[in-house]
Amino acid sequence: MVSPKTIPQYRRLYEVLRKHIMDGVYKEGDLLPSENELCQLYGMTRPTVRQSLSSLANGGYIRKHQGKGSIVHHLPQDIGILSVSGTTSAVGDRNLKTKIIVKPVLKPWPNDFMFPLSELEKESGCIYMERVRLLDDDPIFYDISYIANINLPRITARQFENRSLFQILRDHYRIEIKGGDQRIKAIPASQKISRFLHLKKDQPVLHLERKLETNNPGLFLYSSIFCNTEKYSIFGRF
Amino acid sequence: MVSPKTIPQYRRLYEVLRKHIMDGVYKEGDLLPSENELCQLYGMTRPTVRQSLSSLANGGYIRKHQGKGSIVHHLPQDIGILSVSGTTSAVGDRNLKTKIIVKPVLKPWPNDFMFPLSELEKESGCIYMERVRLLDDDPIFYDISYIANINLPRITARQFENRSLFQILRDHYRIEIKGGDQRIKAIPASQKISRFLHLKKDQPVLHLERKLETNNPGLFLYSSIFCNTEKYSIFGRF
DNA sequence: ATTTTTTACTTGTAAATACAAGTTAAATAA
DNA sequence: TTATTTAACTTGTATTTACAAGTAAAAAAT
Repeated sequence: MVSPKTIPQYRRLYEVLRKHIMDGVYKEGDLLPSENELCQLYGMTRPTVRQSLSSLANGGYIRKHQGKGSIVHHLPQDIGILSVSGTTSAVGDRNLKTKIIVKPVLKPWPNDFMFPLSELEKESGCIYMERVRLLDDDPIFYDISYIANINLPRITARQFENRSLFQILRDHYRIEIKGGDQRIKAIPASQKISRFLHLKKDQPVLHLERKLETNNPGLFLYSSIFCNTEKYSIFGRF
Repeated sequence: MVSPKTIPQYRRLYEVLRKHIMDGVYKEGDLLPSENELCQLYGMTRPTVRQSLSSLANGGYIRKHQGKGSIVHHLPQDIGILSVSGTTSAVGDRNLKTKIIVKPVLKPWPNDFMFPLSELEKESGCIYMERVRLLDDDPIFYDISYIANINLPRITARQFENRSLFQILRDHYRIEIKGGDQRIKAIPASQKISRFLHLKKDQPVLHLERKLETNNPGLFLYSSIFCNTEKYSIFGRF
């Protein structure tokens, strides 16, 4: 395991406030403490506090209004980095389950992979897995993940049921997701996908192809996600 | 027209660099001038320069690497519809044409509108229009726009062909898009949509419901966009 | 020649300070 | 009472300074 890096102050405050928002300490529409108050409360200077608030605003947790303050915005329900919002009911973590369809296995990369790969990635082979994610026991996502087998000892032996892949990478390998790109399409459901997502064949599904960056340069996480959007929508901010 | 507001320095540099990247002055993989060099070139201090670069990184134009520099990233060439960050849209305007299907008209809001509306919005009625947007002469988007009729004199009389609605709002009313929320679904094409997008009925289309915020608090722009993703993907960053 | 160390870059984090500009409510004047 | 002005907040922009940490290439040692 890797040596623990010191976490920057602005990151710490970001995590604290984010958790408070997610836990309902600050509710939607609430005014966050002013920047100066946060400075006092957490013993930082305004630029540092502002960096935290910028990140929060960027992630859609708050809105900033000059002269007014920072207002808590709707709560994006995270599924990894993907956000989902139901039409009416708010979704909690407890309703989200993960079922493994293909256990993590080491194999060569597919030909014509959806993203270009580096030489190192190609040589290393990829760890492959397929999962279904259920929301309130409805299968919503079919998730095919690929990650280069670089410095990930024993990963295929780990327990993935009901745990986020992100969480495992973070806890055991200190790998954090920093951001990524995605392509989005609407496609007809294949036989396989329709079966797993309880849809009729050729019914529209959302298809996301994503390349996620990690704090380990050169190490990316790829996924191809099929999404049943009949009851839920994918939610985004920009 | 409204008095010209002074544009912040960091915004100016952001626009300059963004334009250079889009115009190919800096190509994919190129290293941008270092922060200190940019300070000298544009006569600003490093925090100001860093604010510009943060915005660029956030919009997916560059990647920053500690110790190395800022590297120009893959251009969100496809359709910058998910990354409206910045004052202008991220699409190369040359290939993008707009055809009006329903000219801007003032009418009451639909019942069961896709987003909740404020009282002021409801009273004001909405300006409604339908447009098809073509990329290389292929119809890709069917765009239904709604905007509350608040302080927008003569807007229904304006020329919308081949001009962005954003551009008109910006030039004539000094309204800028600051960000927004969206919901994404995959749905079967209706008769109407399939006709306009040259698709068969019930073929999958991407459906985006968006609420865009402006610099005028209380004024939002809503749109319902149907998107043919057979040839093009929607591209996004997070 | 090869490896190691140093050096000179790069971006990242953080403080202290100042003023501009938007918002709100209290104080004041009509 | 009502309207206006003022004052006290809020966030936005910008400068200056300092050091930490990552990268890459030159310099030195083997």
